[in-house]
Amino acid sequence: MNKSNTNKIFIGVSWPYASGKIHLGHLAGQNITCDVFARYHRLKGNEVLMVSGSDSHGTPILFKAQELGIEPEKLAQQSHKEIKETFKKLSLIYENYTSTTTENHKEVTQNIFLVLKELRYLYPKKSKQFFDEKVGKFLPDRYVRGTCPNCGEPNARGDECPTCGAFLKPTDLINPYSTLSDTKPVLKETEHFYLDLKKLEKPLSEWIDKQGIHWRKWVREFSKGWINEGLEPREVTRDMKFGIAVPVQGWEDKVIYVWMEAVIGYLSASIEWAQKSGDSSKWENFWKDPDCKHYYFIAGGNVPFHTIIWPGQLIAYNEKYMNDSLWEKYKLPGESKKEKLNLPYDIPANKMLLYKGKKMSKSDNTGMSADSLLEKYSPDLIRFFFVRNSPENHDREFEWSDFIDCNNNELVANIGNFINRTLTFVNTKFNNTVPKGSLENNVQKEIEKEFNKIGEYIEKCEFVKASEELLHLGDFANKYFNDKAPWVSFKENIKDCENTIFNSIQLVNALRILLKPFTPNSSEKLKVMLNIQDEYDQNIDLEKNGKVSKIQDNWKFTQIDSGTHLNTPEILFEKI
RNA sequence: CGCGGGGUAGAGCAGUGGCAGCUCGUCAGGCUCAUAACCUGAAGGACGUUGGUUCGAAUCCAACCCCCGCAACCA
Repeated sequence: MNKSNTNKIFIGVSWPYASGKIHLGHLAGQNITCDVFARYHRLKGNEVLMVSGSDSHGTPILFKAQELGIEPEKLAQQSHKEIKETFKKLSLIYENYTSTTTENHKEVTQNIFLVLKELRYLYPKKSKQFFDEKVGKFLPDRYVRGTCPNCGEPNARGDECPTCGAFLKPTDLINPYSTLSDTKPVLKETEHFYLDLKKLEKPLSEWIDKQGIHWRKWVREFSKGWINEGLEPREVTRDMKFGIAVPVQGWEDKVIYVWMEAVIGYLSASIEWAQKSGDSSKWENFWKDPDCKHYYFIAGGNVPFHTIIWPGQLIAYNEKYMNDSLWEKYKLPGESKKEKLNLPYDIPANKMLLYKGKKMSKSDNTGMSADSLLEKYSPDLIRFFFVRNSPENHDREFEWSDFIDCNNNELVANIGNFINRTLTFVNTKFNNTVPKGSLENNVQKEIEKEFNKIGEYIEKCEFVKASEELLHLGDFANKYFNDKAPWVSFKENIKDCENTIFNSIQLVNALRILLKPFTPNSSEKLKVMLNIQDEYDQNIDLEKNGKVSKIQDNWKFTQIDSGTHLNTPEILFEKI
């Protein structure tokens, strides 16, 4: 393939919190569609860098670890390992899946912190915050409760009243108490760094106006709404030791707040990937080439971090490249080009997956972990289901009947059945050898149409529609088979029958290729059944060797020759 | 309170001015190569409510009702 046709795609996937297992919300939110997107682009012959990792710092891990009586580092490490295993079982391939505990991440985070500080986007300010004397900790807003001054609700949270919806500060509460010890917290003075979002308001607003055109409507409107309400400076440090230390003298006892730190992981994981690959500057190909599009796969709740805070950090940091002394003083690992970092291109965020009308959370319903689903069902079914039912624009209820219907009516009855009836026919009537024939015009047209449509939908991050098109091709194929009635022509007009089966085989092969991003394991099985040799696939390469050795466009239809001897057909999708 | 999103067939959703659509389910008939599948057809809708603009509104405007998010670390 001609190099000039190759596009670069950077994919950042929301970092799962290392305090427990992956649950269905993660799958519905971002972890399946990102892989479909990445696999498609690799297949298409584009250079892909998809990174993510476990968000291994923060108060909830600390508290959960205390509860379990283990060190927070240990809990994070354990969770990280579990998460990685779950992702592997789901056939998710990342160019780099790491964690926020690496030295590299610390270095990059502190580098960004210091540059933003020098550029005066970060400044220190003193304030009084609630402190739980019994536990010996400053309290995050939501760990302080008390009576709402607005409506009198006795258990209002320090950030928001659940009854009247008023936004609160912990100090607004009447009779505040700490949820950690049920004691009355005291106000204590502390000093923190703040990110001056106010200064970033204008450039962010302009950026969203320009860039947000192709975002999902709700993502764009939500982000604009945030900005229109006015951005306030935000605290970026915390009074604790678990995390990345603030790299400033006298601040050794404080760490950088995870919301600022975790998003930096997208950059640090790319840098780590470059180092692992043996060319420590390679990340710049993705971060400094203005033609490289950056996609962030996240779930609803994280939108502001990815449309405001992370781009804000990048806009601010990019001033480094216009300042010679900062450029000399604060180089990122492997950094060689004095060029700006890319901002997000698209943020295809998903809404929430609800279970019994409620948001899924890590604390309840362990039965809804991804692992529990994987024990019973194939990764391909799980992948297909969460693409078909991706909550792209609305919250969505998880229903078991939908899950079963998706398998039995769509994968099995539509696509699986067509493949099975065709392969069985070849096996029983033609000694498992592809008969003579030529590709019919309408079949070819339909196949090409679907390659285009599905490709376009995936590129636009419209995964529900893309998967719907797969079913359309399945419908077409089943109808074709039925209309041609090869079981009749087998007795009356063998030439006709051969041609029909030849064309059906081509449809099976088209489906196999089109299914690759969605159900890669089934496509592999089909590849064996169809006895296809020497087909190059970046995805497989990456999965087996961790590296891509060759780039070529494989998102296209290829014909299977007459006379090809097939392997014994097997059921591809099992009914449940 | 405010901001944002949403309210379209039994379910899930598409549809931004021109006879109301898709996937699944339901019912009837057909077919039989196939995982009792597949094909054809049908039923099923005051497009949240009320008013307005227009030759014409699910679509534009106004008011209202209901559901879901919303300052963190929760996908």
